Amino acid sequence: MRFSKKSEYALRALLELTQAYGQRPVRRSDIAERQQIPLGFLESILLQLKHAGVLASRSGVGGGFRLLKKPEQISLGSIIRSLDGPLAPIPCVSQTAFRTCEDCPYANEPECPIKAPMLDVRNAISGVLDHYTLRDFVGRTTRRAKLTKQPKKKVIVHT
Amino acid sequence: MRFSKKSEYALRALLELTQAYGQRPVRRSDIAERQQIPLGFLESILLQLKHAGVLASRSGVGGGFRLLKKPEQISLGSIIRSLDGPLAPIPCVSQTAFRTCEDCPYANEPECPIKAPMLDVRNAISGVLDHYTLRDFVGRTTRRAKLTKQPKKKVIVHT
DNA sequence: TAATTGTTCATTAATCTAGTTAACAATGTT
DNA sequence: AACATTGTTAACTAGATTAATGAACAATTA
Repeated sequence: MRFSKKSEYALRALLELTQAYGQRPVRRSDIAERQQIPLGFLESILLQLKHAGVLASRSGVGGGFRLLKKPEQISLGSIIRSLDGPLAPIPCVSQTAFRTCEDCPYANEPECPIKAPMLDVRNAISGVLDHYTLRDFVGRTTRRAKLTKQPKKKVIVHT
Repeated sequence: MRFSKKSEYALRALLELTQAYGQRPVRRSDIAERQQIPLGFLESILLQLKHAGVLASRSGVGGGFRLLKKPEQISLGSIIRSLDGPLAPIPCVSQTAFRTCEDCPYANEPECPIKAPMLDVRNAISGVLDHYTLRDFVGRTTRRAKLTKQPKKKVIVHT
């Protein structure tokens, strides 16, 4: 269930752009260097984010990329969806890309026993990622999103 | 963030084995037919589950596969981990397969801004999957796991 | 021994991931 | 206008992963 390197790089790149928000645009080469991301690969990521309406860019001297919206208006969920696709673990519980499982014997029944846990997983993931925004990336003490008021056990569950 | 076909087939196969729990072993061919899973592929999945200590098998007439533990002792999380690997979206927040991100500029700092949300995602996923067990697959009204006492909004968030 | 069933291993086609390369377009500076 | 700087697009690729297939083999029971 790993996110792709692409999404990971994207978040790291956006971290840079968030820090420079409201100031100058940031060049691909600066991002690549500071975040140790292969330049060519980073390009395709930045372009994808631009097409998704997250970034704006300008050519020439003093050009580069910048956030198109305020950091607090850009959720991590929207980023990851636009690069890695739907968050849902199986297509039949996706809200943005629903697809009936054509080979599932329960596909047309009201009751697929697997659907309930999978939907809970989807909701759990989007519950987290849709609440975190780029705003949570800046400021000295890495602020955690609102939802984090769980008891915060010391016990490590596993994986 | 899809689960693999392998995990999906595994859950469907285990659904069959859960229904037959305490009764006869179930043949691969029966599972394959009822759940529409390619026989050869199913074999490798069942074998993997056997090696993971989830299933037992017997050859010959009257043979087949059966659960080695009670359905309520087998969590969906353990199944998916043994087939798809760790649930964590990035290696540096995995409890079962931690690996420091060698290319991350924050790798050695105490504060990686991306780590917090990723850890929350991991915990959210395992929180769901470690609470659901195969027991939740049986019984007429697909019982939902305990943790499901959320308000249950009608509103659809998105993906 | 013959039939039934699981086991192991090798192979494969298709797809995805993580990149590289190279030509091109836009912008700003001189 | 010429040139340097920066982003844009498309084509390509090595390697890994996914989703299988097929064949030979081992165990169990009748």
